[in-house]
Amino acid sequence: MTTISDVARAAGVSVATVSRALRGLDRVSPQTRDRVLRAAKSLDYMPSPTASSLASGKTHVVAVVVPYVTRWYFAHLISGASQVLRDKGFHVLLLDVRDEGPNRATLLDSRMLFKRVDGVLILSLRLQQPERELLQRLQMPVVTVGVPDQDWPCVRIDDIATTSIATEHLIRLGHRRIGYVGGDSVPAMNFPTPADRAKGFRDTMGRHGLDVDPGSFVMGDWSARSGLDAGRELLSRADRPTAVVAASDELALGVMAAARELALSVPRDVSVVGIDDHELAELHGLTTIAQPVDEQGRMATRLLLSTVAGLPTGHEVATVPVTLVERRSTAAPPRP
Amino acid sequence: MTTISDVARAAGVSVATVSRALRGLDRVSPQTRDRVLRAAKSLDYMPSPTASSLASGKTHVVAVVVPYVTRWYFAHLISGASQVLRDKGFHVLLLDVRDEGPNRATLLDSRMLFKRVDGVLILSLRLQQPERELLQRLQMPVVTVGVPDQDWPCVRIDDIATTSIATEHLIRLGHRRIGYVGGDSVPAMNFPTPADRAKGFRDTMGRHGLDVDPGSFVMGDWSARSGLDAGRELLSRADRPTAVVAASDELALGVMAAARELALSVPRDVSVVGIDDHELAELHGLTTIAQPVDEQGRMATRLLLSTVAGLPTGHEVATVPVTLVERRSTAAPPRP
DNA sequence: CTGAAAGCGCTTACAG
DNA sequence: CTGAAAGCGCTTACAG
Repeated sequence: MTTISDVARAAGVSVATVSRALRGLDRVSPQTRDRVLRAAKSLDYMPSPTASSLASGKTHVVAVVVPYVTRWYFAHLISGASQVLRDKGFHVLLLDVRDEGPNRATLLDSRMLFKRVDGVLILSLRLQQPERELLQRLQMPVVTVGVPDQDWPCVRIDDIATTSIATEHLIRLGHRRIGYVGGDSVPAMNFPTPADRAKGFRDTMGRHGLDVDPGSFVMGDWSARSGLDAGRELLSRADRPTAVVAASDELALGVMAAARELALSVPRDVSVVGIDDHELAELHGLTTIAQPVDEQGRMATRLLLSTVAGLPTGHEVATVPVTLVERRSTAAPPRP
Repeated sequence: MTTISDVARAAGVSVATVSRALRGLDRVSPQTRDRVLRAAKSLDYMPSPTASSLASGKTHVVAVVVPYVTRWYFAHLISGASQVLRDKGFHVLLLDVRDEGPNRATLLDSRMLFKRVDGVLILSLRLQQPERELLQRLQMPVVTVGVPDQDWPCVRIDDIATTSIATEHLIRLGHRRIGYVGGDSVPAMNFPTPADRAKGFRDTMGRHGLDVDPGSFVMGDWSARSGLDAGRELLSRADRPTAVVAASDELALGVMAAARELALSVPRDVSVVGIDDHELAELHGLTTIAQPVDEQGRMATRLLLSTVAGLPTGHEVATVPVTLVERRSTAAPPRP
């Protein structure tokens, strides 16, 4: 292994000068720099990242903390984030904390972060108090995605507005009896997304003077499987809704599958609208509210890196716009 | 920041002893160990990973190299790998190299690996010669997944056998005119999977004396979208097949969507079988050949860690079994 | 513009 | 069982 001293010797300068020349710092004469670069190249020199981290305190690594790598939303956030990190010369430390709900144990601990990363990206995760304190104590630059935070900046969509757009779309088509899949009636600890999306639905219905039948408001955990279960329940009722708002595309695909099972035609018998614009939404002609997930990952990462670089930061919330994508799963309600 | 010296001072011993006591090495008296642990705890001491890496040469980090984080197969491999790494006290450095096909630039370079990780997991990726040499030069422990390798161990399924099982299933049901979606007729450089799956299909058809109509053999890039396109082409032919083998569930879902568009009923008019057992396969009643992806990630990681720990390793190939999961998308062919 | 030297915070032979 | 000391390979004031 060739070290910085080998390069210094070969170039006939001190290690300090090699260090400066290689990192492109000023106060090095062009000739010297050239000699150093030449020597480094001919020796195939590669600085030891652990040595420079120890000396400088910087790691050029960012932790990306996520509850489920396999879910569509998280995979795309990771993808966007890793793209800009790579471009900026940072590495991705993936912290897959497998969230187990609000009562999970504290999953982020200091051995994952201390002296290991320069910053932390928290992807739509409920932080526990001890984790919050840990991050503060380590003075770690942090940016969150999805869930606005009291302490750090956040990039997200407006969940209330999003379901509102979906609901308005159905109402505009003439629907009055509309079901909802994906609700959490009470806000989970620190995790407002399900409740916000449900609220967007309820509020919009209310604004139009429409009832929300409690029976047409079904839980789900964002998976297609639970969408299927919810859809079966919802669509086999005597007074079944003429349309359904689902809190995610995967839920919506489940609802559509339930409709097929029950020999109901979409959109003739029932309209379905989702949220996300999942790859499979197009395939199934699912009308949805598209959100730019990769882009949220990229934005959050840029924000984080500017904090890491020392720029001041508050806890501002960047809300990115969503768009209605009309496809074949929504239409006017059937004539009674 | 409290360091090892603070702990040594508080415990009244040398830093060497603290180091040994904290890492659980032998040759430390129980009383001393106890004093050290007590001191460390009361000072809330946390060793600096970069300092110990520099001194020991070990990082306790493993690189997971993947071409696409967002695809089902890769996300699940990552998930399985990160699970066992976490359990064993290792960290995951995610290297998202965004594979651009056989002619991509060299994407793994030494600054990603040198002195940064203890081992590398290569997930179904074509390695280029320079990358291969880099890994050799760094004497990096390596395990690959999906693609057998000349130099390192591999965990994978038998791709030829997998499509063979799918094809046999259809033949057993009475199908004779069977189409295939997902083929690459020539093996892509270093990436035999598509060709192997196609071969499994062709060989099986041949064994049963059945023709493979070139027109019923359609390309696809494993995405649902390309499955839709392939399905449209295949199923709108005059002599359309009575059944289709798709090289992945996402492709198969695309084919099923194409069938719906063409008002063909699955399985009455056409049977469809996929590979993977994707979450959405169940939802759509898709018959498939299930492969345990998380488990392959776990197995590969265990193998890698044993190499990292110094156990000898060759380039053996571990082939994990697949299973036919019969659902509602396959049945006997329609009566002529 | 350049160098000598201290320091980052550990681990690891080597003695005893 | 324990300690003194060298060493891992850089960066960073501090001088000049």
